[in-house]
Amino acid sequence: MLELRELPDAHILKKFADRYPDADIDQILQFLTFLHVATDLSNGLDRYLASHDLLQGRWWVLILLMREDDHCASPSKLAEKAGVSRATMTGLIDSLQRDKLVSRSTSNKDRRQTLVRLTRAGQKKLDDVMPDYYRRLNQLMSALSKQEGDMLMSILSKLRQQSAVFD
Amino acid sequence: MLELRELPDAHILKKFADRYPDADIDQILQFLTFLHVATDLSNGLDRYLASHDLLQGRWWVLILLMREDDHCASPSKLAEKAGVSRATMTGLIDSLQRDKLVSRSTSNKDRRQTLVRLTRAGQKKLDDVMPDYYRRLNQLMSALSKQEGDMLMSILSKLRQQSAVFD
DNA sequence: TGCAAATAGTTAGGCAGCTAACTATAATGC
DNA sequence: GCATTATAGTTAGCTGCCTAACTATTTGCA
Repeated sequence: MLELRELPDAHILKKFADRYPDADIDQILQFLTFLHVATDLSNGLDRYLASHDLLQGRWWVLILLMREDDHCASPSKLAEKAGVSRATMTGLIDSLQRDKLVSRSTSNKDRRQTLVRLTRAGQKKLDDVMPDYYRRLNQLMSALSKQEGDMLMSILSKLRQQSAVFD
Repeated sequence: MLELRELPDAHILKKFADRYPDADIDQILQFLTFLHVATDLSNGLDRYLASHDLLQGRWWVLILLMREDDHCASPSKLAEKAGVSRATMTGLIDSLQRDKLVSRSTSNKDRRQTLVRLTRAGQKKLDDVMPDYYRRLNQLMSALSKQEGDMLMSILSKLRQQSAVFD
């Protein structure tokens, strides 16, 4: 996602609104600011994870595995839950396996299927990363009151319902 | 940014909260939902732009050039305003120049400097893309009342002030 | 004035995402 | 019961992002 460092000022917005009459300045600012802040936070999270040799993709795979009672899942399930293609998941698992944070084995029931398992080192990596992550998240979200947090969830829900507008 | 397709349910959140006492379930849900919706919208925008042979990076360069009164800017200024590295901007300009949407020329005053100019075809591309973009944006943001829009901006501003929490 | 430092842009190489095409295995149905 | 179809995973090749290193040019100061 793009890190728009310079949101338009009133002069520029007017220039665009003159050429494109459908432009609504308040809506544009709300949308761009929304993407801007989300990108900032996402990049910040990546910087934090990078200090532990992770990025969101690899980190998310570890978390998805820890969610499972037996700490196991197939690559396709992981791809689906993480929202990436199976090809991308292959690469993520390759790199996690290189770092010995997960292991691969072939299923006996269905020999097409691979089982990915969180290793002891993978669990330790999460135990290193998560407490500090939650403390930082707490600091971040404490900027909002209980009421603002509820309001945010309500607004996000309304925006999500419109997510097909670009299709 | 990751498209987390499966947000945690109450059972999973409890499992994590048990192992990591600093986890605050409401805060985690707010944060993940925020990133999730933003990613959805960003991907949607990219899909729309892709139907016009653009993506956010290339599109943003055209917009930044149109903002300028002479439709010109240097690669470093563009990189700074778009929030990408100068190396990335070189690639974006290369690809826009291949499509004849921008042109390059060397500055006379400072022969280190390149001037990137929006071509007539580049302006036409924006005239193709922007009206429909603004109409879709209008549909998206009309899901929020005036009051909700103001609230969103206030919430985003508070979150942005915390954006260093991950450093 | 001439050399060191700063600046503008590009190139090289890496990573993480994608789609499309491929291999191996399993399921289905005539 | 064998051929077709579907499914799981990987590979190949593309894109756009990054940092670090490089070239060319300008600036600044001793």
